[in-house]
Amino acid sequence: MITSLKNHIQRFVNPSEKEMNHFINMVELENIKNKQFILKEGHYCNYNHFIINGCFRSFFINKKGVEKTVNFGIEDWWLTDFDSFINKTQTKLNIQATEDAIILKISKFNFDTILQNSLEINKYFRIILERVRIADQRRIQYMFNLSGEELYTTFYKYNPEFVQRIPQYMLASYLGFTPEFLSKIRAKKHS
Amino acid sequence: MITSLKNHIQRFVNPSEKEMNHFINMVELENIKNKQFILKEGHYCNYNHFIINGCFRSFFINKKGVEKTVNFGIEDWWLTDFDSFINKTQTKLNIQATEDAIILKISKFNFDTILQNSLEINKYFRIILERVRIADQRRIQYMFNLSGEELYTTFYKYNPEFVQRIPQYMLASYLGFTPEFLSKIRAKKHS
DNA sequence: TATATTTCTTAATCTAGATTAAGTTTTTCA
DNA sequence: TGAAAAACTTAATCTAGATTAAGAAATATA
Repeated sequence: MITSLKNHIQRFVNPSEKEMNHFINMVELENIKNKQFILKEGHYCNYNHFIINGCFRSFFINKKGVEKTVNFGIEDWWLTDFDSFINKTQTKLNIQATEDAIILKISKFNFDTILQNSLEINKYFRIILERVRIADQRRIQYMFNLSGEELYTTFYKYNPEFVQRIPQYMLASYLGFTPEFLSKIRAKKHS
Repeated sequence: MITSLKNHIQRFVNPSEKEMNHFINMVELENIKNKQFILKEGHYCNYNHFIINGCFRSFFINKKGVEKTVNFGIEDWWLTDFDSFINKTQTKLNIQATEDAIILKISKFNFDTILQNSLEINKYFRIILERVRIADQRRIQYMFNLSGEELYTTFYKYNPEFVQRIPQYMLASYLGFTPEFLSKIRAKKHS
């Protein structure tokens, strides 16, 4: 269970056994049911979550009352609302399982504690954040540059298995358009 | 000159004098003229740049040949193309000064070297990346949720002085619409 | 200080994608 | 296993913002 986190860490950095165990002892295992929330709008995000198994989406509700999917998270991803987690502000986001899931979570207190002194764990999170930055920048560039249809086909090309894993309306929301428009795109493709 | 970087570091972390000097000795000062490029499409991004003074924009050229502004950077910001810098790939971005500027730059080699062993510098970049992540997420949420007019008024509200500092067409591009449309918004406001 | 270049504006026309609404298919779970 | 809920489709109409084009202001530079 915990080995999937250990493996993930060792893919990027080389902590001593002591450092690794120190970190590992700080995380809590949790089983999450499909549709269960691990963060709700208005609350404080006190945890960073590592997904061992399953899938989550984070979304907010816009002025018109429509759910907007901001991110997905699957196996081997860290998921939190950094704005709330770091700045201790009320979150505007909801994070909800889209499948039964198993996660490890670390509290803000433990997160701060380990990062106070551990070189390798600092490296680990820095490296992850560099990769997240690359992904965010790429996404912003796609959003600017591609039509709805191109966004869908590009996403499909790079994540074919994932498209099967979530309802279409969530994907539409993530890509920034309506489910009706996604239907239209797909109808065009298959004809 | 270099003290603005020292101050920035000390705002977030507390390196020993030795650690600080080690890092400081790795950066190079450079004067940049308005419109000068510090990164050009097709090249490898070998540096991370800290802006002491001045303003930069990063942009790419889309399929239609239109410049799309991805980011701005001003005083006390680190600016690079992480995708190219980390993964050693050819960049698709251009980074260009929009004013005469003074920067400090650190090579990928030196960046890797200092981060190999320095706890505090790892913390520093991790913390910066957490903040960048927060900004990126906020931007993505704005792009999803706000109309063109709202994007402009929101940007103006939080960055009134900055709006004066750059040509309107760059801001329009950054916000994801055409300069003509920005003109229209402004005409509406002032009437 | 005149001319070239860059930036900004206005207005007419066009289009990708939203909205609305109704029906269909699939999944869930009692 | 059958009813209710969730997810998806289709089609008509509408709109925010793009495109095109031309002129006006502002800024840079010789």
